Amino acid sequence: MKIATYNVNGINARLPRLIEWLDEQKPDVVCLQELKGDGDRLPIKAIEEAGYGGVWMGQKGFNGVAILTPGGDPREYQRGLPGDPEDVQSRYIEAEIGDVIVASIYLPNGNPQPGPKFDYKLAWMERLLARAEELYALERPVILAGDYNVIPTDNDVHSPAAMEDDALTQPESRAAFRRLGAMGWTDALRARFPSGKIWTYWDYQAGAWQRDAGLRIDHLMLSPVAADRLVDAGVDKEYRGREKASDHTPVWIMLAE
DNA sequence: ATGACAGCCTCTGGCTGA
Repeated sequence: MKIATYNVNGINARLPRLIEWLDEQKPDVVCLQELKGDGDRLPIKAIEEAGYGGVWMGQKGFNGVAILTPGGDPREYQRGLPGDPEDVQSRYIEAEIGDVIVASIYLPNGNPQPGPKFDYKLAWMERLLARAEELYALERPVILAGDYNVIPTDNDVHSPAAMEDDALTQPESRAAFRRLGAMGWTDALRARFPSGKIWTYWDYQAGAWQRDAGLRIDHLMLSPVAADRLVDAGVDKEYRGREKASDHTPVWIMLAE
């Protein structure tokens, strides 16, 4: 079972690239982030024609997450991140696919820091940790996949100095992310590649892709039962170099059936 | 110190992103 996460940075702008990737890689579960659209603006029909369908939580202009499967049979398990009824941003959805629970996460960026956006990020991470506790307690295969907007360590960024003041590297952001690990969640890409430099994002600006100046911010966190089934993980890096690419690449895991 | 890219709405500039 191949489960992937892909921040598309605008699903309409990315539609040819997304459908091409679905055709070529044939993932069994796809977590999407940054749809940047809602309602009639979501290309649900085009995705169905490509053989996929699922659960959607869009938002006009920004944010937006979805979980897709071939045949479109995921069951919505949770819509929105619990813990703050005032939060109207579309950043979190869960679905059940067979015995597996998958979450598609678009964690707030938090820049500039300090400031209200950074406060929102940290509060959102507390809510995510609370939800992760609940899911962990189920003792089921659970995958928390998405754009975490956290660079876990200095080994996950091309230039730590360049990102020193960024919300993605702040000690508070990293500490909250580490608490997932302390709880017992496995960072799948790091489990597969314990020490290498692996990027999942390259800025559009300043020739970041050409210089291979990237970040690792898209993560798949596995519950213990899911981690037991992990057989491989990787980054579909080549898609970053194609025409009209997202600034993120797809990241995937392979689980034993 | 600033802007660089890119996508989207308010739409030919402003906002957000990371």
